[in-house]
Amino acid sequence: MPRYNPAEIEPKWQAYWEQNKTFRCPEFPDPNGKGKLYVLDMFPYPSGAGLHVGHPEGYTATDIYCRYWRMQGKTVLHPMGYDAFGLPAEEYAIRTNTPPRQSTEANIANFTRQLKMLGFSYDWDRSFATTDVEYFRWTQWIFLILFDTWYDPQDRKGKPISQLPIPEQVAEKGPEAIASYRDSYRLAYQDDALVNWCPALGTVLANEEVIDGRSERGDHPVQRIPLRQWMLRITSYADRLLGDLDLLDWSVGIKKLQSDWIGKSTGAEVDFPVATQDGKQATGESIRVYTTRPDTLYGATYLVLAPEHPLVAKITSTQQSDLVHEYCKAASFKSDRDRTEGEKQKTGVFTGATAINPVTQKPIPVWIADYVLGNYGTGAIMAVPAHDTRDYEFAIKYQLPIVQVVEPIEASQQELEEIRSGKVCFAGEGIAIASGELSGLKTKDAKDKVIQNLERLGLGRQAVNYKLRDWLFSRQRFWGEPFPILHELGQDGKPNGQIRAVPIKDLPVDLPHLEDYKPHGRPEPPLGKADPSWLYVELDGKRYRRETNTMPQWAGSCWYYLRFISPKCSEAFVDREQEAAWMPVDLYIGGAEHAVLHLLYARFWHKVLYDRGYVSHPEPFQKLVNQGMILSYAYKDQRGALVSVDLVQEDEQGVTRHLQTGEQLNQIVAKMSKALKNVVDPEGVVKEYGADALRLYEMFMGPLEATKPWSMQGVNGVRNFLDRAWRLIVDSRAEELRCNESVQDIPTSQEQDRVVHTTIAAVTQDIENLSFNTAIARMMEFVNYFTKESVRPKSSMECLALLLSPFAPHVAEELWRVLGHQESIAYVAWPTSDPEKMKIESVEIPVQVNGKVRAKVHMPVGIDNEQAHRLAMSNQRVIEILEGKEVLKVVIVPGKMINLVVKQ
RNA sequence: GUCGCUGUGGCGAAAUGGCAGACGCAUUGGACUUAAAAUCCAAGGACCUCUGAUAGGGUCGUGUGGGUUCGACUCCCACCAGCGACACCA
Repeated sequence: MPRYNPAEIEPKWQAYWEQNKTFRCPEFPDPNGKGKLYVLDMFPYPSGAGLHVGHPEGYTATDIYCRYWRMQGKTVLHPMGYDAFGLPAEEYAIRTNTPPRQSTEANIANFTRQLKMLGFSYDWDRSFATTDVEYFRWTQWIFLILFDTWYDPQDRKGKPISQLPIPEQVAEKGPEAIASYRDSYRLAYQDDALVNWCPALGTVLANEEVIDGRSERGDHPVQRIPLRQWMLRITSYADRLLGDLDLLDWSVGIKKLQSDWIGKSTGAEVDFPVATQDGKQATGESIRVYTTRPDTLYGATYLVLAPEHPLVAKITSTQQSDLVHEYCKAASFKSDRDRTEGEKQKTGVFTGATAINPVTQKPIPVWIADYVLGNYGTGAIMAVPAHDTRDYEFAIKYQLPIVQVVEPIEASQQELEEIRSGKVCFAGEGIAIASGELSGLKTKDAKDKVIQNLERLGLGRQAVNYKLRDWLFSRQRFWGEPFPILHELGQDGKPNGQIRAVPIKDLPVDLPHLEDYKPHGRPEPPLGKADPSWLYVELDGKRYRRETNTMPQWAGSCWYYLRFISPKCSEAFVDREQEAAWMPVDLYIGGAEHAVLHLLYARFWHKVLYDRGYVSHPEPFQKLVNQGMILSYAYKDQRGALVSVDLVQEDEQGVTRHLQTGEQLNQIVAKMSKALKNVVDPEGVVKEYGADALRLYEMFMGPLEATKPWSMQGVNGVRNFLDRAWRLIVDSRAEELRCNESVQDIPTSQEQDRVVHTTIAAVTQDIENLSFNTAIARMMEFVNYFTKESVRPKSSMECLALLLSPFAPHVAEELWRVLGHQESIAYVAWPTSDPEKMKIESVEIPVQVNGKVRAKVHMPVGIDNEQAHRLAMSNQRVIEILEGKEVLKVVIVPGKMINLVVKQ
């Protein structure tokens, strides 16, 4: 085998690693090693399409990092598994009437085969899927922990429900009252949430599947109906999820995405008493609003309630009642998204009621409008049209009064006049005016003062709000984890409202076999059709019906990183000591599409487990890196029709043409998609160029975090480099595998030493910084240099094999063997660089005149500034340029450059 | 609309205050060969200029305009374009 033939050596080494369990990770980090390293990839959803080239990008990056640190002596935990519950498998099941488990298992087998083809150093013995019964048994167990936990705001901590103090009034009413009191505090609770129900399709739709109140598919009307749902009280943890971002080594961009999603705002709640229609007499009701600008209270000229606000029905006058009723009904058909999306004209209706502004004592009208959301703040706002653009738009449309109460600090005369006359809305901060005792105060001081005043009068208080909502955790689907919850049945055989957890010893609750997965026209989960032997349970003499909702796809991915630590543990979800030894995850790499939801949900579960003493760190993922998206070129012909990439050819001028017609094509860069006919299949790349070339190209394309386009010619380029590296060491003319005759066991020359050691230093640095593209460039320089050397010291060639091994492990193993070693290269010590050997004797220093390079002067390294200056000044070219000019200043950067500043 | 990221040769990119374009692709020239492929060696930002020809020299050049600095791809301000996320959260 004289020539480099990846098709032969790659499967050979993959089999070797598998047979020798080369990458088996011990239960505990080696106490004599250099510490532990837990490196995690975001595990994939095993779709029927197999891997795409985006997967190996992050996987190769983590693999290089792991292989490097193993050679540095760390014990590395590097697992892989599958996130396999979810919709595509279920839809496939509905279409083909086969159990989803069947297609899921086939897809997992295919993914595993493809991943192994790429030579990743996973400990495959730790692999599992979220759909494994032994895995979701513990997902259910964690759900029961959430169910058993309430959040104590005093201690800012989740505690067992048994520790929840029961008020006396509740205790007096008996055990059922206590039970429902507890239920209302659990982190996992049931609520009537509004869902998008489409009667024509017979299913509940996600928000993004609803457009203008109609279903995306089929254009059928969609209704917002309340449906009993499981919710997780993530909002209790909002403040800690926000604050603990400080502990993490994540990019500022991702932290900001998370903190914006949590959306903390501070302001005040203010109570507006409702007046009767003559505007004088208070009715006893009051409307509580939330505002971040309490300093503008004097400018509040009307109130707006969300259509679903509970007071709407109570305060609406008889004249307005028809209009209001109609408006509320229309709003109920819109999703939150529809109500808040786009540049839509605001709409609203007057309720006929008025309220009293508590500081001005003036009556102001109460409106309802769907731009006010029922589930944020108090569901009601005070409108200050002079200082809020939304209120301003609304006020202009319905001719409501605009009263200016803040004056900008810096503004032109014209701007001031426009604000004063109500032609323009000013939403910034400034100085309060026409606001009683607040007048003259800066916005911030005015806020503090008005809150103080309101608190004293009992009319308002400081308040904090979050955009983050509680997590709607149930789905009316088959292919998800069943909830381990039982609903007690009354005498009539119907649920009586009491619920209980399935006893831990009875876990897991497996999915039943269903004959039919199709929707049935009622908003009830498919599990309701399960055989009664599954659906009904008798326990302690009572009859129960199982919960038939299932958990969303996020559930399994919320804690998989813990299970990898002790995947076979049957006593607990994770072995306690092993957890303490391996956590937290030191490096987590995955796509930015999970920046918010997955990472927030997983952090939330982790914090609950932490509060309950099951894990040892407050945060799961210490360092997070998002790989960039890989795009691909796509081609359109003159009419704009898409042309499949395999029908495209480039002519000598670099113009892309249709392979058959010769028509000139336009090139665009876009996401890979079947529609654009520009998908690159990694398995095909492996067959043509080898896994090492694929790995190398994925890293050489550009920085890990950048978005970058795929180019097959680029793959060819790195393959060429591997060929060159091969020929550098191997005698490619020989029949059998043996060293190139220029490789000799001789000492390195001084210059060779310098190349070797600078390369070691650069590659080491670059790997630690995840700067793989430049590390590969350094190795290319190394190969270019030694290709020109007629005698190549064996030690230098061994060094190349070692440096290359994290990137292109198959070829590195083979070269290591050719160089006479019997053991695998995977645990050979990483080479160290000697700064002494990197030293050079003289450097060429650029001499600048007024910032422009005019000459280059050779100087010994370590020369002092005075001598350097003298050398520069004695250079012939410098003398010419300085002829008749006065040197004003000399800037010397030792070893870098000299700049002479002269008078022009 | 708001926020974020990115703008550097024909292309992917490197350099993050100190010689812009490392490394690779594509291109061109040469060596080897009867020839081709493969391989090896070399050239290469644009424009101008000197010369018989080389060597040499100059001006411009990192999206645009300004600023800071002896010196800016790099730092600051404003703007433009592309991509992505969020989008009436009071």
